[in-house]
Formats: sequence, structure tokens, C-alpha cells
Amino acid sequence: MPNMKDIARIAGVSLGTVSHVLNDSAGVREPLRQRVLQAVQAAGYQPSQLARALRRDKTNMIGMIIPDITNPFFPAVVRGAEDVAFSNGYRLILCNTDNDHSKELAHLNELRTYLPAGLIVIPSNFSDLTAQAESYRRAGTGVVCVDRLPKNWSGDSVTADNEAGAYQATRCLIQMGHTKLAAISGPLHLTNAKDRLGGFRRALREAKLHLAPEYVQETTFDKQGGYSKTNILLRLIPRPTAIFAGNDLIALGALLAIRDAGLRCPEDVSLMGFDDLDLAETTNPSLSSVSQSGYQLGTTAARILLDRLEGDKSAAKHLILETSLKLRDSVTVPLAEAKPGRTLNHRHGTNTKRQRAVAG
Amino acid sequence: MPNMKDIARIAGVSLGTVSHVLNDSAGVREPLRQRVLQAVQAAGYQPSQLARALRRDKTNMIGMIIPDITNPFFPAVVRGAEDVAFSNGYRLILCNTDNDHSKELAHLNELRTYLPAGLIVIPSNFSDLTAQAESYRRAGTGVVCVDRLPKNWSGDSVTADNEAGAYQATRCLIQMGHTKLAAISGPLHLTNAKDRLGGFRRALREAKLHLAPEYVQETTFDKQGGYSKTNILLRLIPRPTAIFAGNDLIALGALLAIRDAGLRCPEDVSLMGFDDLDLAETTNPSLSSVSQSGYQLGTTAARILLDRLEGDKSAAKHLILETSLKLRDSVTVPLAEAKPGRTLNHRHGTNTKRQRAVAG
DNA sequence: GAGAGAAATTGAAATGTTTCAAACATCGGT
DNA sequence: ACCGATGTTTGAAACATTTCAATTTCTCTC
Repeated sequence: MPNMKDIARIAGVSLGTVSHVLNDSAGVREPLRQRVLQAVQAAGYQPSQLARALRRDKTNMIGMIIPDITNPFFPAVVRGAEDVAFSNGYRLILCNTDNDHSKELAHLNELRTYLPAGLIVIPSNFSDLTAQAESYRRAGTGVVCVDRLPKNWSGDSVTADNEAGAYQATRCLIQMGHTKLAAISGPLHLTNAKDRLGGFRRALREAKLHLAPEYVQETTFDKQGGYSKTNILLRLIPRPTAIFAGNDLIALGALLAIRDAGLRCPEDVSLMGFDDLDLAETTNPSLSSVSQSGYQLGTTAARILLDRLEGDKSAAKHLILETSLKLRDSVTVPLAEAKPGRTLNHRHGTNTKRQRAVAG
Repeated sequence: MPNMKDIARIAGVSLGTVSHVLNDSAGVREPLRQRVLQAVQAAGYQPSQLARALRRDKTNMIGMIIPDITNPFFPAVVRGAEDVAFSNGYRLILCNTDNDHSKELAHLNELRTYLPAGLIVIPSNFSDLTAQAESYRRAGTGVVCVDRLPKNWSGDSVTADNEAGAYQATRCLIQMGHTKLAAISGPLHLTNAKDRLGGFRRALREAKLHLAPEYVQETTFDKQGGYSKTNILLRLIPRPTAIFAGNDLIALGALLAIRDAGLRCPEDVSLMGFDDLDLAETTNPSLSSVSQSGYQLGTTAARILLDRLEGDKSAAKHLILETSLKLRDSVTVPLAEAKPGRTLNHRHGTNTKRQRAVAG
């Protein structure tokens, strides 16, 4: 591989001049400039990113730390980040943490020695990145958290409006006439899970619907969790007529559990997911879900990082992206309660109250 | 961040000695060794991968070039590669090509200046990497192709046994009694698509079943392709009773097309996919598919690369991983042909011949 | 056409490692 | 006590770039 010295020799100029031409770092007169550019062309020269980074104290690599690329929600985030990064000359180093905080710390420490231009992190469970992020920030390296926030996070972040999305979805179920709503939440130490459950609770509270503690189950964000917790919910008396799942994987497990219990979705139990993964369209029945754009999460995070790199020194940004409700076949009006005025089995709330909430 | 010079000063030794301790590159007497190690500990020193790479002429990064991380088959491959790479001290740089060969070349050229330790490539459409790979190889950098092979590929590769998998799946359909089998292939310039269709054809040939040209449709490896080509197939007379799809995304599109045409799967049309993605389990009916392990594809490729790095100079390896057939609800015996002895509508082959093939 | 000031160009230092040759220490054998 | 051999340690060069200060060249203006 030819290096800058070769180019300098071919073009008959000094090292410094070649560098200036390549970086536009000083006015170089046209004829010289041309000679250099021609030499670059002729030799097929490409600058060593390594040497450049060593000198500049910064690579053009962005570290991306995620729990697991195999989780169907994350690839879109990665892709979004990569697209923005790539088109601005940055590359992505991908690290999976498996939601293991110690692995996350290891990655964070190791990545530092590559002098990345920035970091995009989807935090692991129980993540506390305060110290690490501080140390990166001191080195002038931006860190953006995506999708969920670690403990005490005060830096830049991009998340979906989990609370509002869950609220909207729950309200929709309530408006359909459901009063016995249950939720299967993701791990509540994850902010996105907590926010979603918060939105669910708020919708119920505003509709003056009581929520018995056992109607809220917490589990991991996966199919198994959804399956087992749904089995618990289906055995409760009265049985919930609608289940709000913390994400689509949980909803998928719930769907299987409902089917295996000999019940029908949506006739016996309506089901609402979150994320709107591709699979939501193809299940049977197709899955209603709160749609959020993982891709946009990724592009936005990368955008923030690039802005910081270009000198944006403003206060920490907390971007919150909108969600939208995708209604499909997994929700319907509750069978028993479709008849108006029927007295219900649970403790709080009357029909009139509920109607008012629905209207408001 | 402390550097080696700091450590040398703290430990009261020379730069060279620190390096020797860190790399075990020369016998260093125990007391000195200890002093150095303690200084490293105390200062929290981590060597600059950049400077190291510049000097060693090789980073500990592996470039991974794939069409699109958003395609549900690829994350597992990436994860497999990352796991093996990570546990051996290597990191992954991820690049998406969108199946665009020029973008692939751009990545290849750019990556070179990072001096990656190796490259794992899932080639794009029409990929011809001969020149690039040769140039990498000259620089001592291994390149392994995964999943599909570019034109004229002579280097290391890891693929699934696409031909055998397709053959087995097709044979299974034939054994069930299907005689009017159609295929929707992926793009035939991709070796995996070609091999799968090859397996399909071989099974038919061995069973002495005729295959009319219009029973084989070629399309892209996605849902849309599957949907539109299935619409074509369903209008043929006689209508195929079984469709072999080039991958699960195509099968998914086929499923939707069958449903939209007012037909039932599997009663009217049996459907077989390839890849055994997660979604295959959750469609309705659940999708039969040829299962291949993307994860293993990834780990194997990374393994080969690491072996090469450790000096394995043997001839190019072409590893072929086994597939297995996952039978689910989307296939059944053909309704009309379940009755033995019924005369069929197509041109070649008799029942007796078919029976013999099935028995063999 | 000389001189001042600006603009272009250069050479060398610096980035943080590894590695090679040279210098130094240790040790056994005489 | 000295020699050579062996084993440790060191200092400097090298990797490919950027950048700063110094130098050279150019362009006006008088």
C-alpha cells in the first residue's frame, strides 16, 4: 500500500503539502494541488485511518453497544445508526452485551483504547454508566443512550414515547369496553418497561378502573416470559378480557398460551403488543401493537452524536419519538361486556363512569 | 489516559521492558516484571490499540460485510461471528451493503486502511471479490465467505448444504404424494438460491416427475417476491399442490397469497420454506422449513479466520454445514391425490413409477 | 525594483506502540 | 580473576499521519 511519503515523492512536494491537500487544512495553489491529487489517483492511495486516528486522537468509528443483535427489535436500530454513520464517513463497531452489565463495562473499557468518535448504547440490565460516560465525556467522546436509560442517566438519549404509546393503546382497549385489563410488563428496572406500565396504569386510573396487583405480571422481554405469565393471568378470577404485553415477544408468548389454554384471541382475550415487529403482521390472529421505529431511534442517535462531533455543546438532549397504534385482529370488544348496562364483577367503576372516561 | 511511557516511569524501567512484559516478548526477570505489572494496575493502563495496530501492521478488528442486518436471517450469523471473535480478543466492524456490489467494494476498500485482522463476507448480488480478496490475501489478511459464494470464489467459505436441504425437503413432499410441485427460487445468481433450486430439481428428477418451466419462478428473497410469484403459480393449470420456497420470507409471502386467493394452506397448497426463521413457528399455519443455523455459520467462519491468523496455511476450506428438516403444519398430503391410483393430469410419470421413487 | 505583508510550502516533532541491535549483567568454567 | 556465553535491559528507529513554527514565495504598493 502506498503511503503519504510515496505520494509526496511522486508529486514532488513535501509531506505537509500532501496532508494539506487531503484535509483542506491550508491553501495550496492549484497546480500543486492537482499534482498531488493526480498522484493520489495514480497510486490508488488511501490514507491510513490508523495513523490518522493516532495523530488526531480520534477514529472515525462509532462504538455501538447493544444487548443482543439477535433480538428482533435491535437490528433496525443498528441499521439506522449505521446508515447515518456511514454516509458521514463513520463506521460502526458492534458489541453485544447479552444484558450483562459486566460485559458492558468490559466493552466500554476496551473500546476506549480505539478512541472511538462516539458511542451509542442500548443499556443492559441494571446498567449504571455514569462513571464510564463521564470518563468518555472528559475525553471529548459523546455517548448517546437509546431505547432505554441506565440508572441516573443525565447524558443524551433517544427513546420512544413509551408512556404515551402504552397509554394510547390501553385507552383504546378501554374504549372498546374492556374493564378487566391485565398487563405483562418487561423487567421494571428497565426504563422502557417501567414507562410502558406507567402509561397502562395512567389509562386505567383516568378511566377509574381498578387494577388488582395480580393483574400486573413482570417478566423478561421474551416469548417464554409472556407464555408463563399469561398462564397465570388466565387462571385469575375474573379472567382478564384484555392483556397489554410489554413487547411483541411477550405478546407472542401470550398468544401461544391463550391458544394452548383452549381460549380464543381476540374473542376471549384481546391482546396488545408493543414494538410492532414484522412478526406482528403474520401471527394468527395478527397482533395489534404500539409501533415505534427502531430505525429512527438509530438514525436519531447517530445524528446527535455527529452534531456533538461538529461542536454542538448544548445541554443534554432527551429526544422522545412518537409511537403510533397499529390495530390488527388481536383486539376486539369484550364478548360478555359488549351488552351495555350489564353489571360487572369487579370492584370499582360503573358503566357511566367508564362511558365518561371513554368520551373524554 | 496513561501511556506506556508513564508506566515505564512509574516502574522505573525502560519503554522496551514494559512492552516485553505486556507481550511476553522477552524474558524479563521477576522483580522487574512485578514492578511493571503493579504500575499497570495502579495506573489503570490499557494499551492503545491504535498505536499497537500501526506498529504491528494489524488490528484486532474483523470486518463483517453483510447485505442487511435487518434481514432476519443475518443477525444470528453476525452474533455467531461476534461471539467467537470477542472471546478471542477481536472486535467486529459491521458493514451493510444492501446487496449493492459497489457499496460492497467501497466497504472493502475502506476497511483495508484499518488493517483488519480478517474479513467475513456475505457477498452481495453479482459480487465478484476475486481482485479484492487477492489484495487482502497478499497483505496476509484472511477473507471468508459465508452463506453464499461470489463469482469465481476460491477462498475459504462456509455455507449450509443448500442442495441437500432442498433435496430432502422436496423428497419429503414427494413422499407425501405430491406430484405437482412448484418452486419459487431466490435470485439465481446467488449460489445459495441456485443450490436450493438444484436440490429441488434433483429430487423431482430422481422421482421422475416432470417440471414445467413455468412451475419455477425466480424472485428476490423477500415477502413481496413470494407473494407475487405465488399469485402466478396459483393461476396455473393444473395448480401446484405444493410450493417449495427459496427461503422463509418468500414462503411467508406465499402464505399470504394463498390466503388472499381464498385457498387453504396446507389443504389446497402445501408450503415449504428454507432457513427456519423464528417466524416459521408462529405463522398460521406454522411453516415447514429447512433449518440451517445462522449462528453456526458465523462461529465457523470466525473460527476459520482465527485459525488462519494463527498461521494455518492449508488450502482453501469449503465447509458445508448440515441442514435439518422441520416439519410443521404447512405441509400435508395432497387432497385430490391422496386416493391411490387416481389418474393424474400431468404429462410424465405414472403412479407406479412414483411409488417406486418414494420407496427408494 | 525594493520592501512589507500575506500566502504557500516545508521540515520536524509528535502521537503510542513494537522491535531490533546494542549495551549491560550474570554465571559457569578455567 | 578473567573469558565467553547466555540472558536482561535499554534506547532508538519505525509505523503513517497531522500540525506547528519556520521558511520560502508571491503580490502589492510606493
